Amino acid sequence: MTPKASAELPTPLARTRLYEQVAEQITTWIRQNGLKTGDRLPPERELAARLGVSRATLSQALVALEVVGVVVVRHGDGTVLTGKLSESRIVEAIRAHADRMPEIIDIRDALETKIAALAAQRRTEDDLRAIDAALDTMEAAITHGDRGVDADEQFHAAVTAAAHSDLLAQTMREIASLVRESRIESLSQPGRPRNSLNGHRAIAEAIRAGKPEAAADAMHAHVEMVSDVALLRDEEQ
Amino acid sequence: MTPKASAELPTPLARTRLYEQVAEQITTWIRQNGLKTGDRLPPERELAARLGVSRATLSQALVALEVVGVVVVRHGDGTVLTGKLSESRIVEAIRAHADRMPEIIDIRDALETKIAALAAQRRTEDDLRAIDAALDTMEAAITHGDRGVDADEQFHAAVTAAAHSDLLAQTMREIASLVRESRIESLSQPGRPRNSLNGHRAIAEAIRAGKPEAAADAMHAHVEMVSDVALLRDEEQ
DNA sequence: AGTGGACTATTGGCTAGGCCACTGATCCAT
DNA sequence: ATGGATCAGTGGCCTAGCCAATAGTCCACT
Repeated sequence: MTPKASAELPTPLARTRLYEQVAEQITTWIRQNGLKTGDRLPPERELAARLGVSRATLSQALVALEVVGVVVVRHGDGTVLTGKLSESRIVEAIRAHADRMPEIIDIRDALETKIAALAAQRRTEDDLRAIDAALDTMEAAITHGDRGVDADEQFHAAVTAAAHSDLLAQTMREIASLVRESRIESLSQPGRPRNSLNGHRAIAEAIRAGKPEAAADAMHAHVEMVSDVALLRDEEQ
Repeated sequence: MTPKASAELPTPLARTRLYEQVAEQITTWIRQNGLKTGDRLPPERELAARLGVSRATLSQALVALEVVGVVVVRHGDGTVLTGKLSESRIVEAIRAHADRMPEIIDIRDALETKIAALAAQRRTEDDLRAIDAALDTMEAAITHGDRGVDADEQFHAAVTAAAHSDLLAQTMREIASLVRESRIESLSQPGRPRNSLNGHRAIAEAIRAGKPEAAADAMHAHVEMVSDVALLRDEEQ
């Protein structure tokens, strides 16, 4: 095998299925024409022809849109729009990120505050070592001018592990991908990594000291800081 | 058109599309056979034959499952399961253990405390009405000597809805089955239903008053009460 | 040995064309 | 007016088939 260099080849080539493209075209079309709830899509035969795909493929696209809740297909009647799309045509642009950001902050605050408190009660020596290691990693990353995204993740993972609750840990894993997005955005703010590291230090201290409430407060403050960054980012757009 | 009177006829008859039934059958089949992440579904041709539907219909079902995130279909390779099914990995992780009650309490405390706080900030009039309705239902249930398990669930669901956070709501749904079990055990304690109702009233009051911290405290106290019962139960065993 | 190409079986992607079932409107007989 | 029949339009689903991607195997060439 070639020694290396394959690390950052373009992309694994995003293969999209035809129905996905079709669904995308349809939603775009809906938006462009300003269709509202209750409006109808053209008949399948016509729409399929216009899009240059078979009825079967169009049907798949409609199934996808139906599952997502954008349309409802009625036998013998037609395909009508639900409110799912037309509602937020304005917010559309921000959708992917800003939309979810507040919710991510909410759930992080809920879970991680509790996790910090539990960690302060249950942490073992090994847990503390892992937390310290994460702090060191982040310190090093920042010194090298890195944002320290991985180190940040590592720290929170270490704290989560220290809470010794499978349920909480599993739940954190479930939302990990969402959290990661917000993490990246937050740490991309100038000066944030350093700020974040200080927050981590405070949390670690409280956990080491075995003070649940202090740990919870520190974590809460930390998450709120991230929140501020996120909102700030929104305003910039 | 017929003038009226059709207002409360049984049901408009739930017409299900074939692909929905097929998707349902597949998920059921997955669960029954205990398939896990990474396992493969049979080839489309075979599966379609076995289910007695055409490949096109099966394909629609797979699109639906793909959109929901249960499977990922790979051209030329096959259809493989993702973790989305299996009753949510969260629940799965915990069922293995015997003493899961404490963990359930932990996560409920984390989530519901936050939810109560958010509900106090965001509740609408409709939310308050739903909460009141749940209180009334529980009152009635207790008066009739019932434990009020459903009403209890209804109350917490109403509060969750009032928090207006899809992510938190979804997470609560994920652990719903676990919470339900603990709920039943808790409410089976003599005098508990009444006690629980009082807790609910305090929570509802704080939410209506728009006091996030008070709501959080009330919820925390409520969850802790459940916790006591649970521990008590554990000792009995 | 190891590399790389060709081949092949398997599996999904998509199309074409067709028949059936449902819906709603129209029209007619009562 | 009411109720039934009819009909055009629309989605539901099927059959049959070819195309395209994948992964494994084998073999020739280095």
